[in-house]
Amino acid sequence: MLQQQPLTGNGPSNGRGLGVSGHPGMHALNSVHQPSQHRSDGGESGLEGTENGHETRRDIGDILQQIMTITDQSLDEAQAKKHALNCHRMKPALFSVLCEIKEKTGLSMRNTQEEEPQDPQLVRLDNMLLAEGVAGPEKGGGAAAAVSAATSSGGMSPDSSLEHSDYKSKLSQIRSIYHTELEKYEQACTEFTTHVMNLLREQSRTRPVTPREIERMVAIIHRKFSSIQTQLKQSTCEAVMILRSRFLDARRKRRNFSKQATEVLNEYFYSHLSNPYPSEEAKEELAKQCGITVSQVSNWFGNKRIRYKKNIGKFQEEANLYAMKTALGARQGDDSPHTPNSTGSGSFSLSGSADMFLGVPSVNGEQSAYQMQVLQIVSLFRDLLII
DNA sequence: GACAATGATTGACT
DNA sequence: AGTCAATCATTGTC
Repeated sequence: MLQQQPLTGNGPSNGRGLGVSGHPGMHALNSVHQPSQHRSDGGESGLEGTENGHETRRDIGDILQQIMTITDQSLDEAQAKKHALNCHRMKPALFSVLCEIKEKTGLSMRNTQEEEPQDPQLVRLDNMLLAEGVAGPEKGGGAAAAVSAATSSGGMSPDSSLEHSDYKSKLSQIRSIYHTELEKYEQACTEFTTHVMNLLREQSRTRPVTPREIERMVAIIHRKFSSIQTQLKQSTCEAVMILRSRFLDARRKRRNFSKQATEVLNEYFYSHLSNPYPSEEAKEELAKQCGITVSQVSNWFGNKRIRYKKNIGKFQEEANLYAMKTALGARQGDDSPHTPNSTGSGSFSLSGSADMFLGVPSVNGEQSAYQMQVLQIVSLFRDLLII
């Protein structure tokens, strides 16, 4: 990509032409001084030689002065001066010397050029963007992962697909913005690099610019743009995280169970009123029937037990309804409301936790206590019939 | 908006 | 680990 010599234009090659071999700059400098030495040895004129030497130094001083002041001048003046300097007879020699000095100082810089290890933070950001489906091929793997993570903890609500599409569309927006910006940055980086390289090529005609220096400059530019890209990646990651947390929060919101699900749970509860503690298997079956998770079933039974116990009177009507329903269903050979907890129902006892329910003081007086007893008997009958 | 209903969470207990 | 009890936060109804 970067060529070794042509970048310096006619400088070093011409300079080398003045010397003998090897170190172009020093030989060029020697060649500048040589005439005075040779001539003082009894050439055409010793005085003339000395004058030549002085004249040469004046030339160099003049050139250096012009270079030093070139930035203070207007663009047109500088352009004209640049041209004049390029054509100056001493230019190749001076150019070579500067090249050599630069080469020497460049050695120390070369050593300081470290091999940049890949930034671990950048790696993390890249990995995350890839996992979230923002970077890499468009497939929405991350979205699917987020969706599955969310649904595994909550249970699928009827409008979950709606939220999925909402999440996906938001993620796709982020993805689109990310790629647009990334492309913009890359384009800007390329343009800026080209611009700087052209500038350096141009400058290399009047000052020594080594290919290595250009390489370094390009590397610096790339580093700068890379840090901008890192910022972009960081912002994108933050946006994804916010979106994701919002999505998860939204799913964590309480949703009332469907009427059908509540019906199934209530049927189990009132038909097992003597021992409303479904086994793990029963919970799983109920969860399956209701389209909720096992922990949601546990929550529901926990709440139901406590609320029922707290206010039996309030639940009386409901209890009667379900007791009648299940009893009727069992008599007709209808097995719809029963769950596979036959082991539990078969061994119901009136002691232990069940006593808690039977022994609860009635808020509605004796009538409620009597009804409770009836319900218990109905429930037991129902279970026996099912078995 | 007030209120009841209800699903979820939390800490203590067994 | 499962349950109870209190509580929170949201939803549904009026």
